Amino acid sequence: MAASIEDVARLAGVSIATVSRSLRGLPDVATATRDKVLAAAQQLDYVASPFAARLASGRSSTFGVVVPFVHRWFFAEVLGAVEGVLRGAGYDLLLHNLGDSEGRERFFSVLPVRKRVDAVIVVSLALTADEVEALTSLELPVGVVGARFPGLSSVRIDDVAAARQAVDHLLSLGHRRIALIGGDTDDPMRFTPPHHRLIGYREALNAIEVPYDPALERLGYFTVGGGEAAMRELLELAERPTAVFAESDEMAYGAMRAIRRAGLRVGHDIAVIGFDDHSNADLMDLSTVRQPVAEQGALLTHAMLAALADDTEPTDTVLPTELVVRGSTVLERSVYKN
Amino acid sequence: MAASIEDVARLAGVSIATVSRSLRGLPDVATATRDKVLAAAQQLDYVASPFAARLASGRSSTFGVVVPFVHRWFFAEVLGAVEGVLRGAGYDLLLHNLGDSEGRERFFSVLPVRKRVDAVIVVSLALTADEVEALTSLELPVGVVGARFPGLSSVRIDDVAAARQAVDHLLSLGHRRIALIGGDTDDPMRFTPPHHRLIGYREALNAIEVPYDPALERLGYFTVGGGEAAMRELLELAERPTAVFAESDEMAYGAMRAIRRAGLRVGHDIAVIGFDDHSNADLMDLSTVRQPVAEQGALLTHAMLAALADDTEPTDTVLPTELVVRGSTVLERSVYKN
DNA sequence: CTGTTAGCGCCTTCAT
DNA sequence: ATGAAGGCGCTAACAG
Repeated sequence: MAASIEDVARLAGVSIATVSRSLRGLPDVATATRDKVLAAAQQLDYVASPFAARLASGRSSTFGVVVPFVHRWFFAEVLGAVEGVLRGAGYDLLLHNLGDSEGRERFFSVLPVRKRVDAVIVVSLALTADEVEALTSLELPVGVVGARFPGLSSVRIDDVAAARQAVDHLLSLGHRRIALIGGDTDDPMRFTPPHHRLIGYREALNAIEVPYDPALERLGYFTVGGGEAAMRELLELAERPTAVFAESDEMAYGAMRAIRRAGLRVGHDIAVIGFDDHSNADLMDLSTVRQPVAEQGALLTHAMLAALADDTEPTDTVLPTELVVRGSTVLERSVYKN
Repeated sequence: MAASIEDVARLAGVSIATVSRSLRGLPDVATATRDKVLAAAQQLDYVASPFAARLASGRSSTFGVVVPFVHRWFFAEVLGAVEGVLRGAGYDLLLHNLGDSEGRERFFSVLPVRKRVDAVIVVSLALTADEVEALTSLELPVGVVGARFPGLSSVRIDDVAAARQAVDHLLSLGHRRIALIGGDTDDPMRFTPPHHRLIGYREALNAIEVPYDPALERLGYFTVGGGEAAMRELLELAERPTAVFAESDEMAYGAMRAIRRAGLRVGHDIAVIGFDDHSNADLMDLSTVRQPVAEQGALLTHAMLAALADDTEPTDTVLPTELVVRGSTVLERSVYKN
């Protein structure tokens, strides 16, 4: 059997209370005593039972982290950053991957994090009022990456402004017939970004009085295949768009393929800009709006740890995005158009 | 405060032992009694404290899952599958993302899963003898995805055979000067695949007595950039390769870009085949050897759950791979070569 | 079929 | 600065 706190106490010749205090670095322990205890613990290869500690203290030193799909780039990237910060702070990470809307419902009705975490981090879900309420009922610090909700901490970007950055770029290149390939704003998994990026797109057009054409707004469902299908439809329009803004790089990849398969050249015949600066965007020579992904996760995690320590109010942080121009929105376009 | 088992017992008019039995679905409880208890529990919105249960029972209903980098496609994909199976079985998942070799060392020396999990799943690390020993010292079922070690359960593919599938395909198209872009077999994170895929590559050449040329074996470090750099070097050789086998699709993407940037055509001037059937391989029109990724994770998790239930011997399962031919290894190559 | 009673291993007052 | 002792909330014999 593994050593228990009593074994350590016996070997060090002190009480278990002193062992507990020494090992946790609490004050009011004589240095000599602490050293004796540390030596004994090391000799016995002692590790405290987290369950006993948690039961006795009421603290779990664990975060619950909820993601819609671990295997998608954005969520995996955020998760990695969150994990790193938690590990550094001595916290465990309990992963909850929703997977689909059924998994989502189960999570919010069962709330499997109950009685087992000190805080919860939710990544990029547009929570319903009921869901926010469910999370609030936990009476724990709750943080969100990628969206803001009353009463919850958050770190995010300004999706509306970022979408405008993208569309403004296309406008500045002279494009006026600009299509949108977006996410479903009625998606059962309800991400916030589609909604805001659509608004940004329309605002940008509106700002210089380019009338917006519903026929140019298509759904790409945040997948490569979806982006490709949407682009195919756009290419069949009587009056084809000269540029496309895709709400994610992955959809943009699909759009680029559709363009190439139609015998047209990306950037020359049709400009394409994406969103994210996904790890392959550079490879694909895709212009995009970069959002700091890992940073959002790390920053929120730090904020949550601070909240746990100081019992402070929820915070909301908005991080900047950055236009990244690559070959898919080349300037020489006019050369080929004329 | 949240309700405890005593509150439920009081409301149902039974002892806490009966509540425990009823809620866990143990036998020897009268149906009427069980119903009373369930009703009381529901009314109080009762959830058992996992820490108390774990302390008392000695079981944690938790798996530790170790991945080198969550944010990389393969690991994220496996993780998602593992999570799904565990969730379905009522298990929690404690995530450990190593990140770098420092994180790796820390994990294996500290073993932060001690006293908190029932089993450990390690994804695709070539463990050293010391590391296997450290895991074994936990005296828990340990499983590995993507490699095999004595005493540990595993689900994996045959990397040697899969690499041969890829190279045989190139050989069958008439290629004889075939380069390799591989992972570092001395990588501090020590994945097994590079080693085996290199062997498969050499075996395939050997089988038809094509002499293997060390100048054609380059390191791509499993990144797009690494693959591109490796390909650039290969293109500068006096006697250029006519085909390339990359040990991962991501490296193949980089190689394809290098080929295009050199003004050559992928598939026509130089054939490229990757490995994995990464989610973008279809998009890139890249031929590859598909390995079942999520399946490996799910299968191993089921095996581990079974091992926990039956206390059976470690198992080893090898899943098949499949050649997927796309445009990057087109047959019409000869048309252009002649 | 149900209740009683020890623990599980640690944290945390409260004394000293 | 240290020790004694009572929980934390549940499980698991053991009785009955």
